[in-house]
Order: sequence, then structure tokens, then C-alpha cells
Amino acid sequence: MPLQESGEMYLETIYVLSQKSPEVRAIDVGEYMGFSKPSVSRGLGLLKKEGLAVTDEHGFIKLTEEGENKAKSIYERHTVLTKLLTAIGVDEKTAADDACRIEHYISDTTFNAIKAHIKC
Amino acid sequence: MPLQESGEMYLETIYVLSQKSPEVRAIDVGEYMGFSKPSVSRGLGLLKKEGLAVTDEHGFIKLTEEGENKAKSIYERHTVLTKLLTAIGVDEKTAADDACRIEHYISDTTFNAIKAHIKC
DNA sequence: TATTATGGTTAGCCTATGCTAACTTGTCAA
DNA sequence: TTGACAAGTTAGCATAGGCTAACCATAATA
Repeated sequence: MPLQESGEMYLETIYVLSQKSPEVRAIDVGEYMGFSKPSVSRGLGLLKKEGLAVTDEHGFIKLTEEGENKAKSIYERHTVLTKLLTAIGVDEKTAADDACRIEHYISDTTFNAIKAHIKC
Repeated sequence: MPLQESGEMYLETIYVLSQKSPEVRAIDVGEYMGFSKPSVSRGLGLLKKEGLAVTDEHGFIKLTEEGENKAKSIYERHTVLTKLLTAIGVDEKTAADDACRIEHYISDTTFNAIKAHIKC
């Protein structure tokens, strides 16, 4: 099954948190996203079932190669969209918030067009 | 309750269809959206409960003033987003498809920025 | 050692929103 | 008049994805 918005958000959050510290726990993900422990537990379970994440013996969450690739591409969408929006005058915070929702819904075609456009 | 994506789509569809003909029936909405009759029936019921639509004695769907205003603003997002995407090189079809999803998720701030940007 | 705090899971509820099956109702033609 | 089709509704199923309550396990501390 392709990831839904929810799954993409968990993936992206794990990725972002692991940039700051490699020791990412479920509780950190929940805190960051404002979700309860059980929600994270299930969300994470789905990522594991899809082979996108694993937890090591200490309970730290690691993305698999596939998971990391997906997370990176989602995160790239996030940054590119944020750049596009700030470039046309949207404030930083709103741009990031909107990008965070939009990032799950644009096609590759559109994403590539935006990326090319921003480079100009 | 604020409308969800689903409700916005029903509203927009009714609006679009009533531009072509004022006699819009639930079955037409379902056909246009590719949804079953019961789905439309429920969706429409929600719009009625929110005071956004009514059905007349012949079963034709009419938007209330509030419903029409909302529908217009959603549709405007759709057209503006489509324009933005085609302007940066996305093909017509993809632009419309993506706009159709994104339109429900952008803030007023971002929308206004895009509108202003396009006018340049 | 016994208690408590922390982190994770399980069970089960709720809403949104799609679906099918089956019913109702109204119109129209044989 | 009756039978059939078209449109709409009702009942109930499924999935996604939040939540709380309650439980388990491990680690830290009195």
C-alpha cells in the first residue's frame, strides 16, 4: 500500500528528528507531532510493516534505506514548497505550515516543475 | 464544524455543475465525482445540515448564499492554483488534478500571495 | 528491596468517508 | 393498471487515523 498523509508525516518526523540526534524514540515523535503514544505506536507499526522503519534493541527508531529515501523525498518537497511560498511573499511560519500539508498531495510532475522554477 | 475536503468537493462540484445547468441532481454530482448514490446522499445531507445547500421540490440542488460563497472561494482557489502550476510549466491536466487536491489545504495568506504573484 | 516514573503496547471508542445491498417513491409506457 | 426504470434513502460494512484507559516492562530511586 502506498503511504497516506499520516504515514508520510511519521516518516518525515523520524527523519527530521534523527538529523538532530540519532536516538529517536516513539515518545519523541509523539511529542514533536502532538500525538498520543498509542497513535505513534500504531503509526510506527505500519511503517515497520511496510519495511520503512525498524526499532533497535534500545527502542531507538531507525529508518531502513527505503524509508530514508522516502523520508528524504518528502522532506525535500517540504523545503522546496516552503521556498516557493516564501519567495512569493508568504511569511516563514505560514509557508512551512502550508508546505507541510501540500507536500503530500502534489504529483512528481508538479514538484519537478516547482524545483526547476525555483532554481531560476 | 468547518468543512472537510470531502464537503468542499461536493460543494465545488455542485457549483461547477450549476454553471452549466441550474438543474443539478444528486445523481449528476455522483456521476461527475465518480461516487455512489449513497455517498452523495450523505455528503449532500451534511451540506444541508450546515445550511450550505437545499433541494427544491423537484429534487434539484441549490446552494444557499453561504454555500455559494464558499463554493466560489474554493473554485477560485482551484483556478488560481491551476494557473500558477501551468505558469511554471505543468501540463494542464496535471495542474488541474493537483490544484484540486491542494486547494483544500492552503491558508488564506498563501492563497492571497499566489493571487498577487500571478497578477504580476 | 520496593516503589515509582518512563516508555511502549493493547483494547476499544469515535469520526470521516468511501462502499454495497436493499428499500422507497415517482414517472412513464405497455 | 401494472410493471419497470430512475433517483434517492437507509442500513450497515470497511479503512484510516485520531483518542483514552489500562496494562506491561524496564530503569531509577527512596
